[in-house]
Amino acid sequence: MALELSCTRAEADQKQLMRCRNTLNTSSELINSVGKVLALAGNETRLKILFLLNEEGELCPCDFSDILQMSVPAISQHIRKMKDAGLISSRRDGQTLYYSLVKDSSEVLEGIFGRLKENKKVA
Amino acid sequence: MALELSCTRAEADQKQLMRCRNTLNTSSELINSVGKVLALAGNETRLKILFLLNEEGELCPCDFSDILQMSVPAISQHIRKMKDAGLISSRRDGQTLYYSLVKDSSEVLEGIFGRLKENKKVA
DNA sequence: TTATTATTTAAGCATTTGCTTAAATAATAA
DNA sequence: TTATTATTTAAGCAAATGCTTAAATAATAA
Repeated sequence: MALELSCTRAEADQKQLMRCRNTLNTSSELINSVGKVLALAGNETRLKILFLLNEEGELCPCDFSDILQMSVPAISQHIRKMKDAGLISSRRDGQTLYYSLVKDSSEVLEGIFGRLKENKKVA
Repeated sequence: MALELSCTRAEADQKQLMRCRNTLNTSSELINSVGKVLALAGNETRLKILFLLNEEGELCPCDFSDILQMSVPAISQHIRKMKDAGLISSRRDGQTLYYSLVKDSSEVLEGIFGRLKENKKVA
C-alpha cells in the first residue's frame, strides 16, 4: 500500500493534524456506535421500518411485509439486524411479534426524525 | 416470490396499514434523500471525514490520508461519493483541493453531530 | 394429535462496496 | 520543456449486503 506517514504539503498544519487525530481518538467509541446506527438506518427499507415504528409505536413483520410490499423473510432479516444492534425490541402477543423502537438507543434517530418532521411541516 | 398482498392477521388494523402506506407515500422523496445521506454517513471512514470537516471547516485528501491512515485513492473515492451527493464541495488552492461541508445539505448531519456533541459533553 | 399461521433461520446467489495498484490530470517548480 | 506534487480515475478483486427459496420454530386451532 505504501502509505504516506504524514501529509507533506508545504502548507500542512501539523497542529491541526494532531488535533484531528486527538478528536477522533477521544470520540472513537461514540463515532463507532453512531456509525453502526447510521449504517443500519442508511438502508431505505430499514429507514422506512424505523420511521414507521417512530410514527406508529409498534408493528409486526407481517405489517411491514404488507406495507413495504416485500417478502416476510426479507423484512425479518432487516429486523434482526436492528434488533441485534439494540435499536428495536419485540413483544409477543400470541403468534405475533410486535416490534418497537428502543427509546434509549434511538438518540441518533431522534435527531434524524426530528429533521424529517420539521421538513414535513414545511413541505 | 409469492408476496402476500395484505397482512392476514385477525388483529390486523387495516386503517393503520393504510395510514402507514400514506405516510410513506407523502414522505417518499424526503425518506429517499435522507436515506442517501445516512447511507453515506453510515460508513465509518466517511463519518469521520464528515465529522472532521464539521470541526475543522476544511481539509484536503492528503490530510485525511494522514489522519485516518488510509491511502489517498481510498480517501479520494469516499470524497467523490459525498461530493456527487452534494454533501461536500471543494475549493482549489494551487495543487491542493480543500473540501468542506455544504451548509444547505447538512441538515440531517446537524442532527447527528448535535447528538455527538451533546454526548461528548456528558462523556 | 395434526393443521394452520406468524415468524425466524439457513443456504445460495447476484449486486454493491471498498479497498488495491497503476495510470491519467492538473498545477507548480526547476 | 521536464520533473515533482496533489489529486483523481480506472480496473480488478475480496468481502459485505440483500434478496430468494426452502426448512425450522413457536403458538394457536381443529
